Amino acid sequence: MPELPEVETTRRGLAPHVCGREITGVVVRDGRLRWPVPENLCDLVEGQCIAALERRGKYLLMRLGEGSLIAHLGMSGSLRIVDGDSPPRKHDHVDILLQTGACIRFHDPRRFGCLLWTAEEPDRHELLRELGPEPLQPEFSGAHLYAVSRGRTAPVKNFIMDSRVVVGVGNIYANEALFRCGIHPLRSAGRISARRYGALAESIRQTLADSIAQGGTTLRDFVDAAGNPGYFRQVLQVYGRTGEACTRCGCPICGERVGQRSTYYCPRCQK
DNA sequence: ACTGGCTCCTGAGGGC
DNA sequence: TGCCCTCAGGAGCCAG
Repeated sequence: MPELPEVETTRRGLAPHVCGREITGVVVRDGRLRWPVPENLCDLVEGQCIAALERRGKYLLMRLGEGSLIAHLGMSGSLRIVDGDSPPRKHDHVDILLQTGACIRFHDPRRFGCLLWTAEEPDRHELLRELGPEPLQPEFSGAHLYAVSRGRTAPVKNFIMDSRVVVGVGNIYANEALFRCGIHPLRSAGRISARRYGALAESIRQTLADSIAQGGTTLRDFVDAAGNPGYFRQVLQVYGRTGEACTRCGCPICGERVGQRSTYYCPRCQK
């Protein structure tokens, strides 16, 4: 699933192939993504140079001479660098052709992703405007989590998956980060101490950083810019491990649904 | 201001 | 072998 580490892995893989290159064309085979790919996308970006490839939360931002492309991988999307002549496979919805002969290929079986263009500063775009801090930047801290959680009754797991609280924490990493710091996923967000939020912030940071170092988590679909899977799956401690022994205490891992999401935790280690 | 539920989509996997 | 059902999930949207 593309969460922050997968998007960052993609960004790092793409950057050396795309930065400073000119876009020579766009091929839209199927523009029916979460929001339709703009009809005139080719006109908007053709001939422009890619100045930088950035990430904000789970959004990839491709800054052009004029305007920016905003991409989201949804839950099954990937962006790969392939030869511009290579034949498209099923669900290869969009190609962005580069002057080098390579192309950036957007593949997304479930079509929950998007590919948009904006003339304005991307941070002011309506999809990005309300986003919370980046978990790997210094402005994200336990103090921030503590401050914005006061009075909130929702489970802490839902709370940290809210992109207005902190960006990039999806279901897999929410489960893993809570296990790592020993907080029960169902505990009310407003009833956790400042001290424990300090541990949670550090836990989120570590979990995401570790996953980036492993190239992200591949459950089914995710591949990086070169088409390789990520290896963080092999070190998941609770996600998908219902009934298996906790790596810390040996107690069987619990799995249940919380707010439409599969939730995993150790009933002994997490309080 | 929050919270929970619904929704989009496709492919995998299980049961029979 | 094949069909049908359920599930997975990011995040916008809406109603309460």
